[in-house]
Amino acid sequence: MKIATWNVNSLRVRLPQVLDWIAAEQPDILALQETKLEDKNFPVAEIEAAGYQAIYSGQKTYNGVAILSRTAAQDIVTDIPGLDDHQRRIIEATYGDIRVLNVYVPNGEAVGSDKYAYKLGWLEKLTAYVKEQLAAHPRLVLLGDFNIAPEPRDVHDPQLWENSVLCSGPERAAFRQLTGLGLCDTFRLFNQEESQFTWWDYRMAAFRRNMGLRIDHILASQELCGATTSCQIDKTPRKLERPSDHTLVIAVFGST
DNA sequence: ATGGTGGCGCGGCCA
Repeated sequence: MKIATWNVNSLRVRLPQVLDWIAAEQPDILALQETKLEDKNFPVAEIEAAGYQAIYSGQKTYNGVAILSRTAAQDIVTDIPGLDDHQRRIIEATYGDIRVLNVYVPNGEAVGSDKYAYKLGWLEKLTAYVKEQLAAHPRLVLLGDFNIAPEPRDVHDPQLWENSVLCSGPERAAFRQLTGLGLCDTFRLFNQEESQFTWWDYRMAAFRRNMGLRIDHILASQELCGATTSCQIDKTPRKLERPSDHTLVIAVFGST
């Protein structure tokens, strides 16, 4: 089972890149964030012509998540129970015997801002929900744009970013709360290097200078953790003309 | 350098 995540920063703009990528890589599942599309405008025909099915929860201008898949989605959820949130940030479904939860965690803007408080509250609700989901679904993948660089080695300049949004203590503590439920960071099962990033600011030629952060993640439940055969960052789409500011993470899970 | 770039949508917000 090959599962990938990609914050596309507008599916309307990035659709040709998405179609090219799935044709080349043939994933079983591709989780998308920041589709920025209302559901009535989702490019269903193009996705189906490529041999994929789609589920989606979108809104105009901001946010929006989707999952493309080879097989049909079952038991679809688009809201965290008990969280009254009009922002479209989660979509979850079962594919075969794997539960997939795709998240677009709030950015948080700046430490101490209203959006930062919203982010921490949102993560608390997510964590409680993931705990429930893990109990019900031992084979769970939680993936997406977490907007958190878990450790200093996930940041191009840890001192510059220290205590900034995406790197602050409370955000990293929230990430540890999630992994503490029994989820592994699949990328770190295989790669312990510094300077392995998934997002680079559009400004200041950040990609060319590799000034990035690792904020997109694929977390797996203990049962799947042992079945993970690879997890890699695919930087090729970030090199294209008119790229998203994020690139893909791809994990492969074998049978257990 | 308190900027810079990109998406949405056409002014200002968000990342």
